[in-house]
Amino acid sequence: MIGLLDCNNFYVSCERMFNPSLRNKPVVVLSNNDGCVVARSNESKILGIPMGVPVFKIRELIKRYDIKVLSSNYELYGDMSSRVMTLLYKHAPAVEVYSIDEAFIDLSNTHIGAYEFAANLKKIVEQSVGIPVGVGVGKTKTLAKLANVFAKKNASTLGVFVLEQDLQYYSDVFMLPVDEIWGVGRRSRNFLQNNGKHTVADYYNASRSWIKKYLTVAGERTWLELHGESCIDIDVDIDQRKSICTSRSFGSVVKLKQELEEALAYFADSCAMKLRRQRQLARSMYVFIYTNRFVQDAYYNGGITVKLPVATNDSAELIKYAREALSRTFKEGLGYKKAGVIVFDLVSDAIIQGNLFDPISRDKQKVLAEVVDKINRTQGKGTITSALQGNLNGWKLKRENLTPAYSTNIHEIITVKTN
DNA sequence: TCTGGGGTCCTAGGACCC
DNA sequence: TCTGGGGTCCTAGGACCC
Repeated sequence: MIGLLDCNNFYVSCERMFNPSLRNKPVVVLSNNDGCVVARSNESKILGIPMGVPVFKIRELIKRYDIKVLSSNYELYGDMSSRVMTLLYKHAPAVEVYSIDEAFIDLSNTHIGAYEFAANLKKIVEQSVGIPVGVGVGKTKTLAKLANVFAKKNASTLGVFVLEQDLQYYSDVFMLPVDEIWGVGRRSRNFLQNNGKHTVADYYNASRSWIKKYLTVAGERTWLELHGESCIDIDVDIDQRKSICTSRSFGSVVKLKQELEEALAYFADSCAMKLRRQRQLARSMYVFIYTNRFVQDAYYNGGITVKLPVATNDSAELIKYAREALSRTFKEGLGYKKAGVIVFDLVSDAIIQGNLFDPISRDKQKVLAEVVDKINRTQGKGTITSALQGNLNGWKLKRENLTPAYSTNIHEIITVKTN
């Protein structure tokens, strides 16, 4: 059996831990630049606020119901996440961290029953970290996800639900909307609904060949998983990413090439640091700059792929290639709204495939990077950066309602007043 | 006026090979 | 004028996930 544990309304729950006045009130957390709603408390969900809605579209609701609006505080959420995951690693046999707020757990080697194990895990996390969680269990990942959805929607489950038998024996789960199935997104949902298939039961009861014909192999895998045949393995080795991306939308439009250069230097440096942390090297890089995609007629989306002559995770080197790529894709006179750097074709840093004409002293480069990383780790992020990153003022993020880094910065630790 | 960021996997089509 | 069959590899773009 496989379990899926996820944190309820994760970002909101993190904020509530350190600010109890947010409890029992409608709360939303916004994306970078305070753009869209990315997390909602149950009270906000009941008010009908959809996931992902731009905040300017719900100004009225916010005012009318006094909804608390917060900027996202990834330092806090990241720390809370690692506390939850650390507990899972300690108490569960095999864990795949699937996202910041959820993890799959392999329950095949536990000596107690699946329900008991799941309920116990939930209790441990809630008592030790304080974030409310739910657990779904099934024979496959897709069934575990579905069990989790059901647990969340039905208070009588108390947040834990196990799909022990074949799916068809659970009439309530069978009646869930088809897009609650993991892997059925907007497009598949529309297609299925247009063909009269609205529920989990309809997907389950469709023929395998029909699903494969119209929803291809991915849809077929989902079908098999719903029927209890596992097709998607637990992957405990998530540190081996296949690509790394750093990108941002800009708080305001950027026109100057130099400002883009500074931003891209920051993104490239950030990718390099992430690579070093994972002990990987990149062999390719993609640099992109976009104008505002909501302005349909003049939308420019420029991107350049660069093959790196030698696999690297060096900041200066990646910055250099990012600048060169920018020169090739930059168009004068446009207002840019977003840019980013993606590194891919990643390999372990244990082996470097050398290049006969490589002019760089890789050993010295590595020592320098280690020192810089150490200083930034101990003295704070951004203590040492490349001068090419400039002062980072032109494209700064908008974060007007940011809460403190309660749990990771000693200067922002919570204060308690007593009388 | 204001619209996130970071991932994975699959497919179609083109270039190229024999 | 007529113009095969089978394969690999790469890339761009789409769908999906949280």
